[in-house]
Amino acid sequence: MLLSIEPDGPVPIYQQIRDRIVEAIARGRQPAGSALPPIRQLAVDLGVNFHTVNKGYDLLRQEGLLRLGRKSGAVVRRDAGSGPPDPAWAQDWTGRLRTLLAEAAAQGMPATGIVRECEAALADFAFPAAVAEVRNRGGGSP
Amino acid sequence: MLLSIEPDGPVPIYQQIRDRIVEAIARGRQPAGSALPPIRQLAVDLGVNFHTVNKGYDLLRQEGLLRLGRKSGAVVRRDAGSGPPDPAWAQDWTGRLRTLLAEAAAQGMPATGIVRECEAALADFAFPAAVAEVRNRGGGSP
DNA sequence: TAATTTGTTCTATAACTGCTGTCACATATG
DNA sequence: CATATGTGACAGCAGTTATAGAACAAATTA
Repeated sequence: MLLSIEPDGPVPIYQQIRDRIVEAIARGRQPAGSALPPIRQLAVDLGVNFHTVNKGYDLLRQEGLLRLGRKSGAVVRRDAGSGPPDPAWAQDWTGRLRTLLAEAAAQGMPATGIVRECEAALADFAFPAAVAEVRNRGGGSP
Repeated sequence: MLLSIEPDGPVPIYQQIRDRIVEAIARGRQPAGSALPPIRQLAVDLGVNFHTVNKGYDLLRQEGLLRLGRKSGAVVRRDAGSGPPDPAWAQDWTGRLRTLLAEAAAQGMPATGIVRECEAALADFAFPAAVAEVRNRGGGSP
């Protein structure tokens, strides 16, 4: 199964679809150029209306992560190796990050624990620098 | 002014109130035991209905960050020095953190940039370890 | 005790969101 | 042409957001 969602959770289904795909892209399981299931098919797999899937895909298209075509379906447009993000987006993201980290600090999580969680999350992602590092270990060109 | 909000933004007003207070707690500007403005007064200051403020306060109460009393008003219940967070809460928070970091990775932000943003945010918070470090520099008892 | 302040609860309304459903249309592929 | 796919319009139903008014409960203070 490509995607699993919680239909009765507090977070909207289309948002869950969007989040799971974002995570798949970050982890390298859906690199730029790879195809996603068609809207109607994914809707059947998840047991939801195809408009709900369409809304999640459309979100990703607005964020520049997906390219949607009539017959070509949904294709990943960007990933960790596609250049720096948009400055306006980065500013918005920083604000959300600060709120999230503030929540952890206010709840008593120590700074070391917060940093540890961040590094644990980053370890699951496929950054081009990490790929290059692996190449350097194996090949050995400066 | 204690709080500033964006009435016409995409994020609900009660959520903004909750977020700003969480950040104030994390930064040490509202330590445990400090009082927040009464619901009605803050509502007048912000130009919103007092039910909206009440909803934001109630959210914080459910999260264990606020204690609400009849005449005592709203008092901060926890801060960065009030012990470790609830395990169930920590698990939920980790999930949200991973989604947020995945978004940055998928948008092309390098791992170094993500770590830098995290550390910049943490630098604004008042962790008890940082306070202890300052005490050690000045006092010097082991 | 009496008055005041403050949070709490109830009802109600209008606008918007989330999700579903149906139908039709547009376009790229074979 | 036939098919698969994304796009759009419209409707309906449930829930959320925000406003508003009224009353109640408890803790402090005069």
